[in-house]
Amino acid sequence: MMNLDKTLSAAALPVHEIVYQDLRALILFGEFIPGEAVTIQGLATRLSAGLTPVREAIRRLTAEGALSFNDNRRVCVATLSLKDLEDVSFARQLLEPKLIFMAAQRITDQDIAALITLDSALDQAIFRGDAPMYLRLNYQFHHQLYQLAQAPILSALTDGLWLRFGPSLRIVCGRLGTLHLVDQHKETLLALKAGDAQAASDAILQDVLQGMEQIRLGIA
Amino acid sequence: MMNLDKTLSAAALPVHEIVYQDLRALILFGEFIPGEAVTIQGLATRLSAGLTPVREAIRRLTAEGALSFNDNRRVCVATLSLKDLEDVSFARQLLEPKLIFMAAQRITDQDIAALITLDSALDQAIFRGDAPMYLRLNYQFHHQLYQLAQAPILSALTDGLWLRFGPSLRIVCGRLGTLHLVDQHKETLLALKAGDAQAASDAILQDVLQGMEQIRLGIA
DNA sequence: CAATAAATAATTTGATCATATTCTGTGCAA
DNA sequence: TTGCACAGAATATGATCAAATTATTTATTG
Repeated sequence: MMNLDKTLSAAALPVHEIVYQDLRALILFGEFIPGEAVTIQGLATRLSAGLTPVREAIRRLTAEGALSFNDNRRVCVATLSLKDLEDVSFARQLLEPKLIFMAAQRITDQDIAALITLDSALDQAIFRGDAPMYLRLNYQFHHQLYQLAQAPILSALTDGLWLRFGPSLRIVCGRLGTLHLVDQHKETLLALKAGDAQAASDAILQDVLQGMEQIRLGIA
Repeated sequence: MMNLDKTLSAAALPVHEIVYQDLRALILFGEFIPGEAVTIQGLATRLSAGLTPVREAIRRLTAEGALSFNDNRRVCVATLSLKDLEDVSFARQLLEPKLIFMAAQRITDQDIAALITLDSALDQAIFRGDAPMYLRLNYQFHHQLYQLAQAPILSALTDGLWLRFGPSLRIVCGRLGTLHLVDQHKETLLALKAGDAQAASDAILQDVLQGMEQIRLGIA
């Protein structure tokens, strides 16, 4: 018999890949508490998967720093100390402007239009106080730009940093209602439209600094 | 019955951890050709392990960019294009001086003595034309410094970059006999002894640039 | 008949799971 | 405190199935 999944969906991904993506999203958008224990069995049940695929996904995310493998062989969600956050912040400040500079040199009007749509949805999520959606859209905004940079390795590095502070975003969520963010995305978009790579790069740096500061306030 | 390994060795690491370390070393020190196919069963046989631990190790190294997961679900050693190398080089230039700057502020005389010993062994390896040993010691020299920086996240990022160009080192090996390297480690060590963090940082930057250039020549 | 293409069989490899084993921490008893 | 048993969890293996690649055979065509 024919495999329906393969004809309907794009590719019929392996279970370990699906589990990875699901678990990644859970971590990335603050569904886990920093330090929270993660059991293989528990995840297998929660995500309706076998032990081996879950195991593989856990190893990947451990390699990326999202989970930590303890001496007792137990796995938990990584915690982010203030010192750690400084390091993440340092790395983002170096990498992200570079990526956006590169992206700005390749971006098309169509890409910009898509980003504007995304940013509008983001504004609405903030207005509605929809924290989970805000987190997803904010990540997507940055992620899109990384991809436009056409620099797989730098993108992977930068993308990976989000996993480090993902669990700490839970705190930001709580404060979302009281946030009065000056949206740096607008500045970025203006610079991109003007074709000014340096300005776009500078604007993103401000956004990064602001984002990191939010988290610093949260975990301090 | 009592587990002898546990009493004799320090920790009795899980097989998946051992396989990871072994495979990592193979990749890091040019034992694989870039693009070479890597099979789960092949590794299991080669490293005398079961399929599951090998699978886990492969996922970790894939997450770190050392291996690549193809559409056919097969795994191969990642290749490094010139563009990729530029990105790796860029990241190393940003991260490594920072790490060494931090390390310089914490380093003890004992640490310096250990590094000098390491560097001497490295010189001898070059003199003997012992390429595999040279690769190992050179990595160890840098790795030691990363650890002294006490910045786990930045260290992990920088350490991970070595996996990206590891397979390409095979080419550098072949040229080792004809290399007339000005050893930047000496400069670094002098700066560390003098307690001059900035100078140490600058010296390492030169070392990074030189190392990356060697690889560029190799894969060009 | 030779050469190429198509179909099919054989082999390799990956994915997943069920099961047995080992490890870790905890509570209980001496 | 020390030793021991037990429960929960991780570890590891091998079996089984599915997918993909390679090899082989067959068919077709010039």
